[in-house]
Amino acid sequence: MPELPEVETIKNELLPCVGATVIHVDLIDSKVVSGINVEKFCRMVEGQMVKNIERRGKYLIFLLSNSYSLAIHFRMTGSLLLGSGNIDRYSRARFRLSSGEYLTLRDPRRFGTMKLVKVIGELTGKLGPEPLDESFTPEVLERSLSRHRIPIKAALLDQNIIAGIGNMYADESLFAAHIHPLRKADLLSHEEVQSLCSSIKEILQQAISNKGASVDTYIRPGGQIGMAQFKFNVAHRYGKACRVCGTSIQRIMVRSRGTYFCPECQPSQPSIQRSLM
DNA sequence: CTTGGGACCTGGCTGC
DNA sequence: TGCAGCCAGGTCCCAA
Repeated sequence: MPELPEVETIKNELLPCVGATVIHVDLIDSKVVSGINVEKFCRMVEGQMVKNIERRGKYLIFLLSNSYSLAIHFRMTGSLLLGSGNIDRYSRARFRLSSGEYLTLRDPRRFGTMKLVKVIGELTGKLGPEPLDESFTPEVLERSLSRHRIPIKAALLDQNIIAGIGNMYADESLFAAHIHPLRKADLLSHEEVQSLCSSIKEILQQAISNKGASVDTYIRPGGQIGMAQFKFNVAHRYGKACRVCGTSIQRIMVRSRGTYFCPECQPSQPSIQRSLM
């Protein structure tokens, strides 16, 4: 599923499209466009130049020359391919560019959406901080978590608390910080929040260097897969041996989301030593 | 206000 | 082999 590292990779690999003009839009499945009339959407995108491509949280954002922003959210199975424009039964929209190439949005489960907004803040205004920004510090995270009496796993998935983290990287970050997913967000120690903050940054950064994780249908714009899934310690490793201690990785449901963790490395209660520190 | 749960969607898996 | 039924997951929406 495209989370922050996957969307960041898509953005990086689409940067060559900056400067191209959208010649034509084929809306193969009009349901992918939300919040605006389909004809109006096409009319307002066609003829516009792509001035820049950005990412905010899990949104991929095309800044157009008419000052509107085209934002794509991939949800679980969306992907964006840059190439000759071949379509299949899962293709939802296709953009013909002045470079001669096509950008094709593919999304088997049809959860993904495209929106056209004048002010990007309309979509991203409520999102929490970008975890890779320097301004995302343990203090910022601690202040935010202290207001939520929910499992830390649920807090990491809340885009209003931190932007861009999804199910896979929430589990990986908690493993790296030795924190059990059901610990209450507001009861983590100062040291644990510090560890979690740096774990999140490391996990996301490493996943970006590996071009994202190709579980399910995620594929890069050029058709290659990402490699981050091979570095996973817990996500999608139910029953396998923990790479650190050998214990079987467990899977529980947290807020009806499958959650993987190591019961040995991530104890449900903080150790006495740690709480006395 | 906060928290929790269902709906959305469909390919792929399970089990009869 | 065939098929019904369920699950996955991000976000929105509604209820408590």
